[in-house]
Amino acid sequence: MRLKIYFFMSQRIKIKALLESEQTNIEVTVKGWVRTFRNNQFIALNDGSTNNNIQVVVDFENTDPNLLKRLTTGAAISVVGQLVASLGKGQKVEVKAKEIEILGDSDPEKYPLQPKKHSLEFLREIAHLRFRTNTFGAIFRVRNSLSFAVHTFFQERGFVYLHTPIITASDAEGAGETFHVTNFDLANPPKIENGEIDFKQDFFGRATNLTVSGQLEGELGAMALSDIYTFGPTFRAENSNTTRHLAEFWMIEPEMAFYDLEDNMNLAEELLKYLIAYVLKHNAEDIEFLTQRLAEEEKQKPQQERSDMTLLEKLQFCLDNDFQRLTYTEAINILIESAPNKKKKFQYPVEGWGTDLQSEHERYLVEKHFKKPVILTDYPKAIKAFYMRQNEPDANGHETVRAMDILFPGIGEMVGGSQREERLEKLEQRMDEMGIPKDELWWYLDTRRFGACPHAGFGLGFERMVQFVTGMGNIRDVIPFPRFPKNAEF
RNA sequence: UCCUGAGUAGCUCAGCUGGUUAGAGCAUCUGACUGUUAAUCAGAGGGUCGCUGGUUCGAGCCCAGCCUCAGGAGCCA
Repeated sequence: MRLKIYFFMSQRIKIKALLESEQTNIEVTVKGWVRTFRNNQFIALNDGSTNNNIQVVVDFENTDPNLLKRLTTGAAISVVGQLVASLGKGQKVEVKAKEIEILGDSDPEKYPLQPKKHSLEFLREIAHLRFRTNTFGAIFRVRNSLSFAVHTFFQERGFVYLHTPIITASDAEGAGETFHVTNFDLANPPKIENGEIDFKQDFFGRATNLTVSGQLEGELGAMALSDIYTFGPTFRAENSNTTRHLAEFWMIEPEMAFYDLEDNMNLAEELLKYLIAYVLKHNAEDIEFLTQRLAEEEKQKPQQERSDMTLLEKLQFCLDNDFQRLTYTEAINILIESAPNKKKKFQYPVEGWGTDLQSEHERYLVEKHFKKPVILTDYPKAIKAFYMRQNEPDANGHETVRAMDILFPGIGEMVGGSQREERLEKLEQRMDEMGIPKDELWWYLDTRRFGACPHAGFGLGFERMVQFVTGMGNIRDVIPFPRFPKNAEF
């Protein structure tokens, strides 16, 4: 049996497995990167399999001094030694080194990561190396778990993972500025007589761009496969400089035939809770570490700004409580009557029905009034996208659509979705009103011509979910190589 | 894009009202010590003060423009 393991797997044992080992006094091979080398004797070795290091004990009196000198922070090494119960207090087991091989040196004068605390801003500048820190190791293991959990959630429910295109020709959705995709020599693109660029000569024979959403194509899939989801990168060329926006981000967009808004909300809430529960179960150590990290960070803040729950408590709270559901109209009434509005504390006073909610209003509802995730529904028609299903006007003549936004504390809009307008006439009328070119979206309208049915879907910003679960304040720290204005390094 | 703040050693920062040779902690290096947990002790090296221009006898400090970063806003996921 041991032989089999020897042949089929690398002889090397991951540190996570080593630390969980019940056995001691066995010979093991560990490989990893040196975090610190203390007292000429103790190597803290990490291989990314866990946040915890294995301590390798070096018999420095019988080891080549030239080798000892090369045991520097960041060096890759291979160690063969005995796994033994630790003599020291900080750890249960440790490896008494018999052989140490330097696989890759790391010049300590030049290696940017030092055995000390670094600011997140600095680590962002060395994103190629920040995986080697405890914080980013934890973040990206959690991110990995979350993305796996997205698939298990939908697969368990019979959804079909649909790959919608990255390059699209439709700029019709109005989800934001797009990045152009072209093969032209930018210094000298072919032009037509009036001086405009002649995209007929471009690679696709028309103007194209990177997708801002897979929703419209997703709807096409749902109109045959019933339940589909997309999970891929999306691109927005907005000049957004915030802690919640990226130019390249990952979005999860399920689309379900025969779902109404209620079903849609139920699915979204179930998904968010599933993801949180999955990570609490599978990444307990990383969440524990990130909880402590956030607590340390909050100590730097004035008392007033500190949250009354730890990260772990916040996640558990989300699991234990139903999200608060209310309509836009109900929310406006709460805001009009709210203390900050009456005391004129809002930068944008809430005066009446019809205007979009500012983030200070959303924050008030989520963080002060309800103190839990909130699902807002039935927004004014005028401020929402053309494809959302129109409600009958209410007693006051207010026109709304079957939209829903899920708002999370500290994050804002986590999910945006709606029941879609399946009635061709209503849809076309709305497109005309909003100046959406119907001819370009002929294929989308076809689904309303042939076997249209009620359906719904939503978009979940994956990085915002990772932000919430890891407690990280800046979205640029939860994606390996963030893309944002003035930055495309790595 | 707008508002506010910041940019000084590898990192985190101090630097007064403009004035001689720009400082500290950590990191690094050298030595001592050797069961340490951000080891400890002693010493050493390390600077285009974001860039460009201006004011001044003299600028890290004042002025202008630009660049970058952070926080907030807008756009949104």
